[in-house]
Amino acid sequence: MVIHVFIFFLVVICLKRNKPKYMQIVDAAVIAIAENGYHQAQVSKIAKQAGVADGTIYLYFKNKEDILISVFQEKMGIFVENLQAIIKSGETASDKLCKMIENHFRVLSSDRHLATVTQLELRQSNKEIRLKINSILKEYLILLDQILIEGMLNGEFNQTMDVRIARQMVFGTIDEITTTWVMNENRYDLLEQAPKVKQLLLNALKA
Amino acid sequence: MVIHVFIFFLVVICLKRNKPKYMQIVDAAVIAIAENGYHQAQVSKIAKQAGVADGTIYLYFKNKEDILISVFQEKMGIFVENLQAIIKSGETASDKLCKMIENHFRVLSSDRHLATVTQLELRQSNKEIRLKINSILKEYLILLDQILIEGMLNGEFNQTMDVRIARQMVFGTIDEITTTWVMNENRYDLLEQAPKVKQLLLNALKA
Amino acid sequence: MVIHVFIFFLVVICLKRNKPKYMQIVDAAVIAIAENGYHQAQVSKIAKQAGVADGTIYLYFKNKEDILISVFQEKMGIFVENLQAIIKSGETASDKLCKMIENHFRVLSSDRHLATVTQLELRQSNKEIRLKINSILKEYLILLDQILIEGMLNGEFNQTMDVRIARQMVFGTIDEITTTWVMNENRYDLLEQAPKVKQLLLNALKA
Amino acid sequence: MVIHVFIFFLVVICLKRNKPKYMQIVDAAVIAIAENGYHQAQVSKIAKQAGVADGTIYLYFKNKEDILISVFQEKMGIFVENLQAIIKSGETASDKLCKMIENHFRVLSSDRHLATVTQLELRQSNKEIRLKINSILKEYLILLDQILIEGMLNGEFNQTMDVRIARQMVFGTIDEITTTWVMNENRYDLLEQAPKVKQLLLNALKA
DNA sequence: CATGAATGAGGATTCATTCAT
DNA sequence: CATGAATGAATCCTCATTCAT
Repeated sequence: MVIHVFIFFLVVICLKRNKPKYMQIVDAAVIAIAENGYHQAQVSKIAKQAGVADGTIYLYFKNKEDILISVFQEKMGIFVENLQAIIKSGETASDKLCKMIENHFRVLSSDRHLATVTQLELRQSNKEIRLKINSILKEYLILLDQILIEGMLNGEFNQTMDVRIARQMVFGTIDEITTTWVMNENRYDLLEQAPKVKQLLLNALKA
Repeated sequence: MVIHVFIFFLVVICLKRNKPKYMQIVDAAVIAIAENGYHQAQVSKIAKQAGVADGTIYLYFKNKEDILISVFQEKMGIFVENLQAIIKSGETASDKLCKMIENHFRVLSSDRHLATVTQLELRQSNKEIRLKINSILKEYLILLDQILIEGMLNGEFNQTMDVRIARQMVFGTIDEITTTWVMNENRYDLLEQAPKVKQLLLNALKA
Repeated sequence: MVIHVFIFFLVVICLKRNKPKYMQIVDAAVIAIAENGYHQAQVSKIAKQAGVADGTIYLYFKNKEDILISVFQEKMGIFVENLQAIIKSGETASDKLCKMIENHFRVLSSDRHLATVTQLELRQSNKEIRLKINSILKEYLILLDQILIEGMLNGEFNQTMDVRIARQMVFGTIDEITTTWVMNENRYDLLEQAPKVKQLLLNALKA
Repeated sequence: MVIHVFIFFLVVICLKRNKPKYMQIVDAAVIAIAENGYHQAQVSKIAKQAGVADGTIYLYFKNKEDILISVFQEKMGIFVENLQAIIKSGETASDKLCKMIENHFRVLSSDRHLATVTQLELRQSNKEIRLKINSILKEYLILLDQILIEGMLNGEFNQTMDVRIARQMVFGTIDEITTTWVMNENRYDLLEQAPKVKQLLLNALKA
């Protein structure tokens, strides 16, 4: 049953992604939100940015909320896919964690619009949307848990630590650093922070 | 000159705090926002909760935005004052950090309305308000920096670490843990998490 | 250049006039203001009178002020167009002046709503709107000046008189008579006053 | 009966005028309205300008409308008293008319605040107030009628003219010239316009 | 007489969504 | 599929007036 629902969603997303206007609108939303701010990114602005009529939006999305969730879903996919590749690459848990941090910083460094949207603008959405965003984020956090557990099992990380707390520390740290960087309007290089972050976090986790 | 300005502000805040209706409205705002959500906490709801007329709000606050900033300012004051007392108490930097974490968790544990407002609702405000909130938060972060620097100077903490990154790790971790706790609707005890958090963070920072 | 700007405005106005809802709302505004008074003619009342939704108003007008200015602009156009036809009709300046007075009284006599709005209600608007209204009125006053100057040049009118003062006398007289008529709730026939007014004014101006 | 009512009002006004705060508030209202505009001259601003508390206003005036009407009443008194003196001075009707025009221009020239208030700001009041103002103005217009009738009876003025129309011409002309002068921010001397105005109006009226 | 803190009614405007074409 | 004109609900703030002191 659960599997059927999962496959159903996969099919839905694939169908959507194949329709050119779907991604066109998602990308337009990222730009419109980044340039105008969350509350000033009206549906009409997103439509204009996407080069379609206002009404067309509603052929691809249930409502405005659905656009925002789709933005997060589609863009989060990049993180998750990269992270899955990292996990499969068969190195140590420490290496995987380091690569994850680098990946996180690299993806957001390379797309300032996306960074502004995920770190600042999308957080202005109401509680309901944020709960849905969090459930999308969960996929990413589960992969992070896998790395942590792997490290604990093979003795790289402290075997007595609480995985949930550790995960919240790693994600909270990465997120806070990224948000501060966006708020400071990218005045310094985010990727250069990675070594210092790795050192601190590995220190915290190490056996 | 700087001192005069400082005293001026102290006087302003004291004058405000002494007017009973000022704090009455601030407290009502916390409850109204926590119960209705940021965007559904209309001025009239706050007024009704405070037991005053709508117009009375505007005798004490410039506009709705000013209420929100005052909420953060007044409530953040509790954290800052506690933290200042902790710093003066003359223990080790590690102890101070531990007490800071406990204080943070304790204050938010004891006022679930406040926790909901600071962790979820107030973040929905627009960029302008968030910038003002951040400048209030800075006071708190400066005190955290003091603890970290003290620990580095007396050899408790790693003397080669980047203070800004370390501060972002500590605050990001505490904030993420608190936010998750609020999102999970306080289903577990936040204060019980403190020992595990301390251990991880001290591990990360230690010399 | 000037001509291009002029044509541009003509095109803008023609485009507007051709949209049926534009004039529908302008006409509704005249009725709503005449019946409810300036300050009681809420946008929602104008919309209801026009048979459109409140929001529709804002597809055709920038704001409420813009409705009021457009009312004056569109209705003043009738005076100006008639007056231009009168001037072209090639009679003596005295005749033209007489016809202008008749035209002024006739137009306002035939539309009591409009008379109330221009003579009483629109004057309650703030200084900013009144300045814009005055600049629209200027067009009318320039045509009046043309008549006066023509009469002075061809010896019909006193060649030593001050044109500005003469124009203010003519317009002030017409305006005062019309306003008094409106304030007396049209209890007598405005057009019947024309011969007496002509006689007095021509007497004042004659060589 | 009518006389009793009249005496009653005289007594009321005399009582009021003797109370120092009454005129203090009236004068403050003129300044507050001239400096802030009609709609921005809140009761609290008038009170502050008069150096009294908001509530004190209501010990001397029924409501805000009453202040405005009193302003007009008290200030109009200057015109009427001057005009009564002119009429008694026993010269020809033409002379009286000339002196009236000069008086009108002189009083408003010498008090720019008052000129702004009577010519621009007070006209923004609602229809109801304007009707009351007009009934106060009537006293002034009756005196003007007396001059015109005197001139018609003694052969100075055209004996076939309509007194009401003639009065509206004289007042409309004076009023329009004064209003234009105020709108042009007193950039020229109002009193210098008097000779040209007299000439035109006497020409219009002459037998 | 005088004060001034408190009251609370009232309205322009925005923008997500629909539906006839 | 695509359009875009039309909809209408929903809210912050001002300010004349009151009344307890």
